[in-house]
Amino acid sequence: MPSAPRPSELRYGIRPTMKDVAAHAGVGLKTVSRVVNREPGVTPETEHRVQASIEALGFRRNDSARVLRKGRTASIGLVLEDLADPFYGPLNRAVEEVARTHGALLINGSSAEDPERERELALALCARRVDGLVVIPAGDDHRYLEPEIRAGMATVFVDRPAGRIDADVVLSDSFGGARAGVAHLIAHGHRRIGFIGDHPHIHTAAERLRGYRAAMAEAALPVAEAWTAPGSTAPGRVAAAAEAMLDDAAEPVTALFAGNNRVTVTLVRVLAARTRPVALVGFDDFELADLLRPAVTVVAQDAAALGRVAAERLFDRLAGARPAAERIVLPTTLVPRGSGEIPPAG
Amino acid sequence: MPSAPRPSELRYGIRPTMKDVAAHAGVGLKTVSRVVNREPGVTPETEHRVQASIEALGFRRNDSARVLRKGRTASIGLVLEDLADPFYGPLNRAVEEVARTHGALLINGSSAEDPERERELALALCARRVDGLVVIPAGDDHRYLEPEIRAGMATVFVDRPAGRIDADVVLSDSFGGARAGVAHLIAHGHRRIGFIGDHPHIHTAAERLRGYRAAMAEAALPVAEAWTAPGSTAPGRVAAAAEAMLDDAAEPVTALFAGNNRVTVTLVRVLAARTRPVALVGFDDFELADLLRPAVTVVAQDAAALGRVAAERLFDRLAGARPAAERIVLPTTLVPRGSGEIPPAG
DNA sequence: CTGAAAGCGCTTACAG
DNA sequence: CTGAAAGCGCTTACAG
Repeated sequence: MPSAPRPSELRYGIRPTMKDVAAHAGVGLKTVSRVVNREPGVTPETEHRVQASIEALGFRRNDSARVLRKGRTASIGLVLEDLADPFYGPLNRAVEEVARTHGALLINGSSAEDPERERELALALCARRVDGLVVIPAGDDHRYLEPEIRAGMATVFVDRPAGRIDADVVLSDSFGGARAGVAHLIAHGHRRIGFIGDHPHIHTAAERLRGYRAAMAEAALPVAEAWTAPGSTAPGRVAAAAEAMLDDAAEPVTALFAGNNRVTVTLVRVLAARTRPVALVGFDDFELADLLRPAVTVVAQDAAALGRVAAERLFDRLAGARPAAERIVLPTTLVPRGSGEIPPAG
Repeated sequence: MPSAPRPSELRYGIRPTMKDVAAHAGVGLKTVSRVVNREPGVTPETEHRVQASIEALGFRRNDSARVLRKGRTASIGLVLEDLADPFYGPLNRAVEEVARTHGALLINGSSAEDPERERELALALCARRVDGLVVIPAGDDHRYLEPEIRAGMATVFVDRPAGRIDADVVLSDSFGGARAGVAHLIAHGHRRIGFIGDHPHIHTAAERLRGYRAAMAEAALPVAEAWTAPGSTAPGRVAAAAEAMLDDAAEPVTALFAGNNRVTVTLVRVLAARTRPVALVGFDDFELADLLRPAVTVVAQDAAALGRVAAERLFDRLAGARPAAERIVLPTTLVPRGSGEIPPAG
């Protein structure tokens, strides 16, 4: 720990610069720069003198200026949907860790699912000249980023594909995961299975619905119109959809597949209030799923891997790699815990 | 949406500058600056010509350079313990929202509970010249920030107090919350209550233990040595401590108070494996606490308010306010859900 | 209404 | 081994 600077030399609210240090030490600006950056070619004596001045004045290099000259900001931007959403926590952290190993800081922000806000944020990050951008898309038209990408902004999309532009994207296997989850229910004897998911204009939601249909088709099971309910994940909408499927007089479903974790949680609440047991498999894992009764069977995605792979791809590009834009799909894992193994009632 | 720039004028990987725009439009640099910043004193005709050049070249102002000249970076730093911890999600988001209303970006990172890493991150943010710093402390000695604060870096600590320096801090009422939670158990007839919390060198953990002792003392209840188990929150340690208290031959506890949400979750698992019902109150709310059986009674903190108040304090200082460093304590809320209202067995 | 010059705090490219 | 000059891309302060 350096000795505390003599108060007489410190001025409140004023930052000493390299120029100040140079004057204080009686050396040239460049010599201070050499010492600060541990460049060779400074006698130990000079170095010591400069170091003393640095401490006396409380100097800390202004990386913001450094970065302007160097051309790289050693920071990357991450646009996510909601900083407070537990699903994105591990993804966020994984991106941060990769950035850290590359000496870069992370600037991030929430789009709040608003395409316009996503655009503003992403462009603000471009204006700051972050070295690269990781985007979890809220909108479905990313042509606004084309000039930036052409100007050299490395960009990788995660969780959902980019819209109307050609760019790297890292996704979970929504189709395969949903298909496996629904096949699991079929394997446990269900023939009437309901699907409740997010708005179908969201890519992942559409893929999961497609996975549901594929599993049903592969088992030669018909799908009644009333069994699929894509739409808002608002609890009221989800609960009403579930009740309708479960209480249908002619063809009540005996099992439900939830398109994401918010839907799953709502369905757990709905089912807890009912007497007849209903099987449930949800897309996305969530904390404490194993502590519920029954414990909830899920199709788990690896959110941390999503972030890690995306960030690594970004830094590969920053290091000069110029592969064609690619779609990287990560596998999901079915985690049987109880709710998905309940046999059909009756 | 602006028309796409003519490809011939765009150069891959090269950013046009104001100088380029000025040359293209046949005007001076300052005129471009005026148009970009919407400053008055430009004829509509000139403005139009400049705007056309901006679009033709795909110019976007380099805010990184702007910021160097302006002196403020319009960004704030947030050092938290773990970007992936659900508890910090709402805090993170709240800080972001406040920053957003002030036109600032958020740079954040995890200390991973490592004081050295906290220090590196905080100082890296200072070197970037963020306008201010919000820190969730990992260490207990923050004197390393003294020169920065003296140089004008606005700094606010959250969730835990700063160590050995005088600075603003925003805290939840750990003492009062724990006292209320334990008093709640006492009110439901318990006389032998166990406390399992985090390491006592963590300020919040110590305060919660103090709250436990205060509630017991106020009810004139003795506290056996074996009933308090501060230490690691590792599930093994916590489970062992709980088993020991519950199985004590002479004075088994009939209720447990958990010092934070990680402890609570472990205790839920321990209690689920037992037959005799045991009352439980946990510090910190967590998702799905109401869906467990019994639903878990908690002392809830308002993590979003913690972040909001801290960030607002920071921006007040950035706006010129110079109040003395203050400790702001936010109230907690007891949320009875079932587990805390179980009467003593026998 | 418009623009040339200086400067923000560094690094780069050179010269001694 | 050391340092003066130019420049990164803007804004500020000023002059016309």
